Amino acid sequence: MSAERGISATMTPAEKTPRTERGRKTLRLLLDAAAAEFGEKGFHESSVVSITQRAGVALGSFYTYFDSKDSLFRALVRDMSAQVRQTVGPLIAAEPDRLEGERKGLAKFLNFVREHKELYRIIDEAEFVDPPSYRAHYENTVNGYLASLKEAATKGQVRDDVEEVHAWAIVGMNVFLGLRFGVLDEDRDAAEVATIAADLLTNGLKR
Amino acid sequence: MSAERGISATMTPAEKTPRTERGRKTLRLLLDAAAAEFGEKGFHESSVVSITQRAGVALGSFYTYFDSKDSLFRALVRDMSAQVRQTVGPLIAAEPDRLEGERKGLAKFLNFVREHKELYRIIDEAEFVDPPSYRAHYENTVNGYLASLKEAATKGQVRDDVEEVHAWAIVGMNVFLGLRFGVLDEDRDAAEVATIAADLLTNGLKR
DNA sequence: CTGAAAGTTGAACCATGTTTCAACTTAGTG
DNA sequence: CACTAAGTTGAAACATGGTTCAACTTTCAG
Repeated sequence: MSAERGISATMTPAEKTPRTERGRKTLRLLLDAAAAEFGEKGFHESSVVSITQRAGVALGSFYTYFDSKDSLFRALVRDMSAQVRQTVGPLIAAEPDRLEGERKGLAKFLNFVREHKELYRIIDEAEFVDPPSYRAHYENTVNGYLASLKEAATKGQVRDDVEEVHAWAIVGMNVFLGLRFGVLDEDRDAAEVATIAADLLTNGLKR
Repeated sequence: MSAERGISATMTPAEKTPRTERGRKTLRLLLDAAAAEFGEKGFHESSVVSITQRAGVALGSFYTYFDSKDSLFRALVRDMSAQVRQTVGPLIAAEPDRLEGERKGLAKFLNFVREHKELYRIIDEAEFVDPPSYRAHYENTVNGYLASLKEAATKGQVRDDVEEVHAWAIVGMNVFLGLRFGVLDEDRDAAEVATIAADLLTNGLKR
């Protein structure tokens, strides 16, 4: 799934940056292998041995690029967190009407999750392996949401008392729809799910 | 926090049931210690040694009651899953108006989470330690929600096209509000958060 | 070409923590 | 009182897997 562009902007090098082309290639192999491995088996079931085998490099090479198994995981979490926001955020921003943007954003998110189940699981597991990153991920996501909702409120597109509680509620809604209709099963059309959810969000539950 | 009544109804004995009073007491000590330990440190950071120390019993006694560390965790997850539903479910059911019930249920849930942060984390971690239980937990929760929403629909209290997507959306909303305003921080009044969320759910986002 | 820097290798080291087990103690029944 | 079943104990066996390191190979600038 080539989860990372290898040496992305978000990757603060607690890792030792490679100096040659060969080095960059090996690092990329390790990151891809790790993303696949963590996605399939989770952090604790994954082993450095197995990651290096999957990457086709020797065990020792791992420590040329990472200080530890933990530090690799942290790097992946930060990278993926950014990826999710960069995939969905611009799409919502591009849409003139915020509520229509919500629908499109959710549809996109569902499809993204389906193609990147491993990212989803990795971020979830950060709650236990790297709590600060986990918290940061959702705080960043919610803050982005809140800003765009407030912006929409000034245009009269949504109620103008929008605040943090609303933003967390909406993000939670989307995350769980992603879990159910993206990760656990794909038995429903993504666009349809997004339409139903966006309608609920727009008009509420009352008759 | 005495997370479990020790030998609750939901506890399918893959564990060996104690035959004497002394045995039941030891089992209860182990379960309480484990709930605290898992809640604080998570599954992998917790050790059987440390759990038995906290419980004040010898290492070997653990295996008198459980087949493995995993089996203990599974027992706890099942027990706690039931607890959450039994705490919030009846409250919602007792309220004549479903949407008002939603508000009260959420307020209760937030307070419950604040007093049982460890249960929250344990269920979350089940995604990785015991996926079937994790899935079962949310499916049970959502199904309960869906049934009560459909019931309310027949009474004209909510829109009558309610379906699974709505139920997952609402559960996700509640779980995230619990995460933010119950586990991560307690900087807002629970009742206020519940009121805002219930209003969003009732009337939607549109102006 | 050539030598130093970068990268590779995998066996060995090491830390951690689960599980087993045989000797021992306590509880409860006839 | 026995006597047996239930429960307790913790040292030792065992398994796993992260991390180190010294010898080796490749790259690349001068």
